[in-house]
Amino acid sequence: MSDKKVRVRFAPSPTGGLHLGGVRTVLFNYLFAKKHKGDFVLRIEDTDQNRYVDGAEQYILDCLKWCGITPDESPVVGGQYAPYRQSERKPIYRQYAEKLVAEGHAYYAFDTAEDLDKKRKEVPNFQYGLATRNGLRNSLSLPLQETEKLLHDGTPHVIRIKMPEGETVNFNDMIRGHVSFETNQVDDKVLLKADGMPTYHLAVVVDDYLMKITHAFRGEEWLPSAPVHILLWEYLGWKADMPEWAHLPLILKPDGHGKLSKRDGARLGFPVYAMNWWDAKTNELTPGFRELGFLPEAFLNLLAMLGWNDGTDQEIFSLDEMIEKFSIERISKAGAKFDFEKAKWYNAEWIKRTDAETLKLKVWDILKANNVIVKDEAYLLKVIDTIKDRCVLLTDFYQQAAYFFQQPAEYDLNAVKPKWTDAKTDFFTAFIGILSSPETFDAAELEAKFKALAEEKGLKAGDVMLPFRIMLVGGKFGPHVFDIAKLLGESETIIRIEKALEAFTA
RNA sequence: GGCCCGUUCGUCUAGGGGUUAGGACGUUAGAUUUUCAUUCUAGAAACAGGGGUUCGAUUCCCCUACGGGCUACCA
Repeated sequence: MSDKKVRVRFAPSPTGGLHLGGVRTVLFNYLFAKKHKGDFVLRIEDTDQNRYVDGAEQYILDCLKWCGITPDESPVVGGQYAPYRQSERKPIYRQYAEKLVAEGHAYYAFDTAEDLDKKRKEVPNFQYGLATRNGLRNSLSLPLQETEKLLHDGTPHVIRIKMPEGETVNFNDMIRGHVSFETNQVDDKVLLKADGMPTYHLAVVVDDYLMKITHAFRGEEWLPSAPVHILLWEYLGWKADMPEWAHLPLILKPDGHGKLSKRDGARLGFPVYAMNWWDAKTNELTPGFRELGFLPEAFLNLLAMLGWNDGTDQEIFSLDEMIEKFSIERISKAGAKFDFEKAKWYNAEWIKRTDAETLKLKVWDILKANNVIVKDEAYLLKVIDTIKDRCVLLTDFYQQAAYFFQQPAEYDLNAVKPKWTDAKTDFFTAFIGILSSPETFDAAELEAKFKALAEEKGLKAGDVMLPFRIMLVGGKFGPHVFDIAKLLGESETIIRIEKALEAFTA
């Protein structure tokens, strides 16, 4: 690697929520930058005014924040290469496109979108390029005077790159190694649109150059247009500063074919976006990992493992650990099918490994959202510690924790009522006596007393254990029942037994 | 169709000229937990096919097949 300071960018276009693959691209960019003590730049590629969606940029910012990834330069924090929104850089691009025209590497094209649509329908496999450009309306095919007149009259036009004839574009991809393309196979891409905005092809090259980007990570879907970009770097005279390319493997649908899309999430029942995305136009909510109950640490971890590993059996990595161990050589070439089951496993692991103090606020929010009021923080911490190993998603904390804060709204009566006897009522009445005694017992002692009492009353402990749980919890779930009783406290336990007894014997 | 990229258990992957091809998720069976989950133990499960090269290929090369991407004045 050269001695230049590493600078990478994540360049999303603000057209909606951020997709899994997008976040993974951010992550790999960020890991690489931080690994090499470089800069991570966020650049907004909003050159398509038709696809621009309000709120999408803020969403991207929020998403990075949730993930704990802080850009060194961005539209909001600025930086020495500002502005970082391509729409605000519009005046920059034209001169480069004109320079390319002047030097014979690009040309003006006057064909309308309708003309070309028609052409594509008529001619199978139509491409605007070497074989066809002479028969179309552009500064290559038209007489000079006519081109000048059209330009002078302000006729709408685009600028297209003129792909050279019979050349091979070679380059080295950090992930794929040597890749080459025949220029005859690549069409004359539009560089500057009729509205004066650059297309991605021009903008990415100009901005990467101006922003001194040293390594360019992007999805594999960009590989076919790489020769256009490489030629542009060359034609603009910047070849020596061209970043190294890394085309990341795609994240694929779990079942069928193709890359993962928003639709797959809805179809298969798992999120595809990082966070909830609400589309104001369609009034449609696309669910996100965050709201479903994923920890950002788990989310990043599972994304990283989709296409990267450190060469050992380790699967759980913190962000810092990933920065330390990251290397491009260990990114796989093939696309990875997304597996939601494994994704959940990562989250469960992260919940287990995260201490109650760190989980506190998030659990608090989830309980609050479900109208469970937490008054005692120390108590909440104890509750979290006793239940976190049984939670896969943060949202599971609601079911697992609610009964610690409020009496069961209803009981699983089918599990107790059919087998209820007066002896059981008698047992629990006596057990209330034990709980009421001035002496207090820990969970194990309480269990011993409970069992001894059962025997004394001629009952099997198992016959009263489940009813006891249902009295406290409402259903057949939760941690050890005596731990629950201890956490609830003697008086609350007594209240719940009495209340439940009424329901069971009614 | 054309061009480009890819191919190890169902999935994510490790490995690499000679291995009992390893791990994880999921799955199956069992143990623990007088709930459920956790946890633990064990099991089933893979080198796409065909040619080379080689004493020996899953590993290197070629072809085929299959999968994926691109083929917009979208990114």
